[in-house]
Amino acid sequence: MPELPEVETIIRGLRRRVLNRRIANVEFLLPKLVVGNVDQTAARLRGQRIVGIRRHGKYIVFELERGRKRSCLVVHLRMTGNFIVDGDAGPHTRAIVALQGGPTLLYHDMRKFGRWQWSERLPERLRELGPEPLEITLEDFAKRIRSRHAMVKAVLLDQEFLRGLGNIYADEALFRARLHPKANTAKIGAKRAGRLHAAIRDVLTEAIAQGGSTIINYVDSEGAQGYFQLQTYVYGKTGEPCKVCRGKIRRTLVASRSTHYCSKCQRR
DNA sequence: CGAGTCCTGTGT
DNA sequence: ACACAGGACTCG
Repeated sequence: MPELPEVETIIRGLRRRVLNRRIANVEFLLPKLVVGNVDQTAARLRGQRIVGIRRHGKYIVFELERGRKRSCLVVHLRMTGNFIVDGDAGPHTRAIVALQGGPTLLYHDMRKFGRWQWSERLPERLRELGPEPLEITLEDFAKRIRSRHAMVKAVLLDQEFLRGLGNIYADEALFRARLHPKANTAKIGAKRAGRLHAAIRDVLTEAIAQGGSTIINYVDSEGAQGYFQLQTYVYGKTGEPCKVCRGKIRRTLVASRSTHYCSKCQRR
């Protein structure tokens, strides 16, 4: 269930372990993992050197090179995807990547929602996504948010608005900004936009820092245990007292996603 | 917009 | 038995 900070932590681990390695062989244990033809994808990947590993929102982009030819492998972990270096294959192992002279990279995915796509250039779908939440300027953010007419929580989850925010960090950012999740984005002025922009940056930065310092290393065998999670103020705290005002944390639905907020701190 | 879909596991 | 899960796509 990785969002931006978890994916960032994963790619940093992958860089340490598999960057500059050559793919000796790829075995797909779940054909539907692959977008497009499985055998062709496996053939395309064979012999590629991994020359870069980047994050694009919640997507992992492996930059590949074989001879002069560049291409990429785009992986989305969705809910339960995970990489494990030198771990043991199990019932949830969906792909096995053998690296020349290096470790074996396993891909686990209990719910089978993850997707792998090989292509020569960055897929169109990825280029349609919004800016990185940690790169967007306040000015641009304020302008973009006011151009939308929807509940702010729904907008934060929209990857074409910003790429990488998910349900947890959207809720946590709104809490920190003291914005009600159902507030209308069209009515968000400079002051509230400033608070939200800062809150998003802060919560993601803290989570990435925590991911980097956490004992769990996703990319090693213990990674299968699960993802780290930043200490939350509202997410999953339904019925508990708010840590700031002691008010009750409520749960509601926005865009058919479970949404948590403090009714006292977060005014409409 | 919302609802349904893809999947399996966990918690009540 | 049933609701719910941190994601995203498709359809009406």
